[in-house]
Amino acid sequence: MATKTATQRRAEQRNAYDAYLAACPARKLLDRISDKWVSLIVNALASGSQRYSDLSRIIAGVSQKMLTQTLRTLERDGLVSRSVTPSVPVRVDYTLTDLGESLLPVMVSIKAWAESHMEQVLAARETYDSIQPAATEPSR
Amino acid sequence: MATKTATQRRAEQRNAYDAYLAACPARKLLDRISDKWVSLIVNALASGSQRYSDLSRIIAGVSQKMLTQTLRTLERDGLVSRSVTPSVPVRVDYTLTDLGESLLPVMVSIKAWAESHMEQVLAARETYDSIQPAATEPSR
DNA sequence: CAGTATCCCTCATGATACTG
DNA sequence: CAGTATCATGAGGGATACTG
Repeated sequence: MATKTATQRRAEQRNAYDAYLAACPARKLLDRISDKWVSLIVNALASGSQRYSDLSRIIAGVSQKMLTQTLRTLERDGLVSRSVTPSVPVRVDYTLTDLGESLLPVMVSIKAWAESHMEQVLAARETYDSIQPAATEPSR
Repeated sequence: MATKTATQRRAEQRNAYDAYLAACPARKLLDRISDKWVSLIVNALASGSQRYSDLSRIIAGVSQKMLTQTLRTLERDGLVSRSVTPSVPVRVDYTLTDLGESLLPVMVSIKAWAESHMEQVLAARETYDSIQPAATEPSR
């Protein structure tokens, strides 16, 4: 038992790989924009700044927690800016920064692929499911 | 008690919005490619087909379960093809389909943004953290 | 209005063990 | 070699309640 167990070795590999991934810029970005709320918020702000309450109305399904939390990380990353107007009831506006706006073309390219190829994906999925009915999804 | 509670109304909004999102191609795509293993596998296959065991070696940290599961969904979506060679020990190769390859430019555009802007994001993050030290992360 | 703080619970992932 | 099946866990997200 002097040698490491397979489990230990795998754990080490995992850690090493995780470290590698943590250093990869593309992965970091993907981790961000893949967030459900991030993409929705960026989209909502694409046409101009919005107030907190407007955002929560536009993005109908979001909880206060997630909206605030997501806006915070976006602000922290310099993608949106937050401006407070200390009127009687406070007013807070969120706007895309230049950095945030530079992200829009990327979103567009994703959207473009989706709109031109997603049908093929759906078709492939149906074919696959019709051939192997019980494989992935029983019957539903 | 005739009127719906705020909770109920929010739940309805959530459902309606979820349904709306479920129909959005761009979101579906994002849900796919944002998957940690999806992007890694697509990348590993970008340069050519690979065997199952090769993939598990290249993508060092992946568990058998996730590798298999991810490959299945990719196959189901028509993004990779799976070919079995019934030799003595079975041999299975995975390759990007044309559809899968068409995804590469999108990945590239994501990677490009990441490589040219991620530094700014990191810088913004540090600034933010130095101004509000105890806000998001205590001290670490 | 624009949050913060708390509890709670689900679901995705990983470890483990077994197979054609 | 290339999987499948089962179980355990923990972290993300929602509901709820409170505040400047």
